[in-house]
Amino acid sequence: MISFASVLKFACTFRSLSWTKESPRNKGGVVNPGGGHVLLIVSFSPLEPLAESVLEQYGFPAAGTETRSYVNHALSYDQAKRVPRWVIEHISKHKTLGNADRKHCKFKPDPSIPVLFSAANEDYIGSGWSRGHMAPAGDNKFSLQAMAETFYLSKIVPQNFENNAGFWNRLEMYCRELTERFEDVWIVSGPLTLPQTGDDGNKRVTYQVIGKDNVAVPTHLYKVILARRNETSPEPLVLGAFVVSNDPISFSHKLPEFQVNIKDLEKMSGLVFFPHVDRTEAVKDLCDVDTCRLISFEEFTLYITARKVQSARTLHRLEKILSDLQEKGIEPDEYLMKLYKKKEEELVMEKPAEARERKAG
DNA sequence: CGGAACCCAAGC
DNA sequence: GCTTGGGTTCCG
Repeated sequence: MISFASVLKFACTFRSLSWTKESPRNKGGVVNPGGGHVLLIVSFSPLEPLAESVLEQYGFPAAGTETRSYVNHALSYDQAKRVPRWVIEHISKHKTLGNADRKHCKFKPDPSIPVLFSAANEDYIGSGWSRGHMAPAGDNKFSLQAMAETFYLSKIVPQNFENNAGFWNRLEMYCRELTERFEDVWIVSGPLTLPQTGDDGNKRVTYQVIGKDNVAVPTHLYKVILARRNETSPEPLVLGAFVVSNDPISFSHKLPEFQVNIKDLEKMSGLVFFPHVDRTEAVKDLCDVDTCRLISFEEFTLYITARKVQSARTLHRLEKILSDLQEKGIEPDEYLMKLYKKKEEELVMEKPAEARERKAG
């Protein structure tokens, strides 16, 4: 349908009134220093109908969902919920190796997010929810800046403490483990607020909000994993999608319990994942090609105990770490005992130096 | 690895 | 005085 007026003219007459040089109302405003009358004649070509141009004259609402890029991540932000909609990262073996240490990082508002739409640390502290990375710090040991950027609150969601330190943490470990078998791994993570059926049989979306900024607490978290064996391999890409409730999840639960069809997740989230992947071609299921096995309670406990041993500062603390482990009914393996003996020697050696340091300070 | 809470010196 | 940043210590 062609518009009824492909060429339209109108004229307006202004008296000088307040339209002075000192107070132009906007950059398109009429400046009429001489006073008197102003004649405006505006023509529109058929390709630029008046309706469209006028409609957009003062701009369309800005949702702030545009993609934001960082050293090793990109994200789309939800300005109303104060959490990301999605965060994408690419990891490879070398990125997970390095010396970047999270002790040098701090959670802080993303400087690129307008304050009006940003979460603050105070929203989380004392809220009963932890600050959960949608881009793991541990995936970015190759670059302190990349790691520091994962602590921006634009990539953080309110997450159950036990879920964050437990099941979700082990899922992130599994993703890193994938880089041992796949040269390139892309991961999209984000929050969901899913509808739940109430006692009356009706479905509703309800979620808690925390802090003065009303940061939305997700009911669930999702993770989509795309893995490529190597750049030249003829082997099809490998894809897996998972949805995990934002609650404590015990070791008895296995990862495949949380796998979902990618299309179902897309319907839930309103997002299309990896749109450049041709799904008419063979794309394999991650859990068919790989293990989809998270580390066990014993493996997990030995791992975090090893980390604790390496960060011990006193012999007393070192001994307690080991006794706590045995209290859980787990015997240290050879690797852990090797770390233990090494740390023990270090602390015995450093003890005099440490005393001198304290005296000097 | 994933977190929180605490202390203390530096700086305004 | 107060806040801020860095470091330490604690837990799962």
